[in-house]
Amino acid sequence: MTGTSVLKPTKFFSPPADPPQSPELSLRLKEQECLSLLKKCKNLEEFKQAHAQIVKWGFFWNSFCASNLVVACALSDWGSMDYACSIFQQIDEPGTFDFNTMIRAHVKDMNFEEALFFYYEMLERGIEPDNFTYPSLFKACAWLQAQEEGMQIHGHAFKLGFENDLYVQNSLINMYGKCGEIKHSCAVFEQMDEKSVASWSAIIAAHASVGMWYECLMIFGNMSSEGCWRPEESTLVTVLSACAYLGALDLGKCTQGSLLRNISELNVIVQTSLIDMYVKCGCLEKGLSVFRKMAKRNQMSYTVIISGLATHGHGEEALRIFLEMLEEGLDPDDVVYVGVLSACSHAGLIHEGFQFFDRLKSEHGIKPTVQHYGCMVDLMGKAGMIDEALEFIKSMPIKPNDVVWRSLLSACRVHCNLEIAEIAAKHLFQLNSQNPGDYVILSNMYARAQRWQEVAKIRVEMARKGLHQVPGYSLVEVGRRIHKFVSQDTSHHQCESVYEMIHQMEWQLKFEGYSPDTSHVLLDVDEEEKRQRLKGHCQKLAIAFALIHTSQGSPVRITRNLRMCNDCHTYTKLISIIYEREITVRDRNQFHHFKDGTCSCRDYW
DNA sequence: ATAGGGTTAG
Repeated sequence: MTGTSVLKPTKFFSPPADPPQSPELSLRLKEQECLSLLKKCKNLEEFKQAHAQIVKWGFFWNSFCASNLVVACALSDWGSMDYACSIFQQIDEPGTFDFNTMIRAHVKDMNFEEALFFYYEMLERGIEPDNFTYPSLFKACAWLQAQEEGMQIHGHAFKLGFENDLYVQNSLINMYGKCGEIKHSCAVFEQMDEKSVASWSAIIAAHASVGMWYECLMIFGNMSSEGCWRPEESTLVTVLSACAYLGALDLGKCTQGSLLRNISELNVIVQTSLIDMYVKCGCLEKGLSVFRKMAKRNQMSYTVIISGLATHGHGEEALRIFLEMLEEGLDPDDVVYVGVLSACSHAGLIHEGFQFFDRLKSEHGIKPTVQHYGCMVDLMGKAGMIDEALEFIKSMPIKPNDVVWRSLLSACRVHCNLEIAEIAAKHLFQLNSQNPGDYVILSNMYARAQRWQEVAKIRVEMARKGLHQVPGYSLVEVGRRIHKFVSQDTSHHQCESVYEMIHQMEWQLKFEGYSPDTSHVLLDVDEEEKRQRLKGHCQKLAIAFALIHTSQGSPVRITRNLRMCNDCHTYTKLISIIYEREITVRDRNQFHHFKDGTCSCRDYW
């Protein structure tokens, strides 16, 4: 046992000033001494001294010691890449390990091109990469979004037989995910014999980064059932954002439970994503209560709650919280201001909107982005100030994008201004944004004006460009499952009972004086056909399904991809009285809380 | 003998 004590320095141990030349110390021990000297370094100065000492000992020419000099200098917190490079260049015959170190260090330094350069240098010199070489390279390709290069290097790794290395596979999943090639990520993932937590995290994050939220939740479910580890914080955060996008409240709540069980203290990121999940799932109160309990908040926490309040139509409260943020001494950034302006826009606070638009420039030195201009156009557009909005766009110092023109176009739709709608649409089509919705709005406006020729022209144009109208759908969560309904749905396995329920609801609604508002059914068909069409709107089907499958009095929450039509709005208000239910509908832009026959949007939308 | 993967929020 005493023989090893030299390896483990005690507090009495200090390296001798001169190398112990005594023959009883083996080469190994001298190397170990160099290593322990390097490990003690806490800054570049100490390292330089150690370097000099090792050179003095004549050990620089030992490849193990030279390699470790590079490792210490390149990979430590205090390291200097330049200095490490200069040492590397002095190495007589750098080997695989040395190149791996340089590659890894450059990736750590976010110098991805350089990392790849070292790889090619390595190949040129005929030095064989090993399985340790590749994960860093794929990380570099991931950051650079260099998909083709990544695929090529993937080919190399494959040829060398590292295809089945767990670390190589995990970094490949990530690389393809970051490049948006989700199919390749899946292919790697599915071929794996053995998966680690990192593999699952990588595949979930990959789906999240391309917005495949539903798949995120599916994979997370598989992970829980296949694996026996505790879910990690970062994975749960990704899952929470998937829940937020899908409006999957029950699963979101389960995720919160999992967090509370497994993680002792929730940090700002977790809390912020919790708030976002609650707010986007329609539970503003719960989001607020998490927000109120936070010990520490940052710009992002404020942004989620402010834009959350905005989409729920609580503009004044959003502005109050923004003032709290200023009082707390947090510097508002451009994204918070997007929330603030959208709060003004949703609540119809025209005057305040202009004030804050001014303040963000003058008081906080923020250069308004196209998003801020978009909010202002929205603000004016919603209030019916269509001409002013157009003038505002014309006066913009930056080029208006499709979002700006699109908000003008939808304002024109609401306020029936075909003349300016044509201008907005012209710009949208010029921008070539490929959004079928733009064509649909304009064509619907022509239809309202009975200008069927123009309607047909637009439809032809859409077909020519290969654009298809996005089908509207509504999601509703029942029993922790998300059910999807499209308009006139016949695919849901319980659609028969749903249509029966619709029929029953219709009867009750008639007693309340409901008559279908067919004015927005923009098909050239007869009244009866129009009424039938309205009946089958996806939101109504989803509500019917929820009424069947949830208990009396429990709230109904619906998430939809498009905005709702006037008829669905009126219909849902009445249903909230008749069936005594609170119904929350999240559309593209905002929330509608239906309760006792009124809607939180006060019909301002 | 030294080393590698996933990392989350507006």
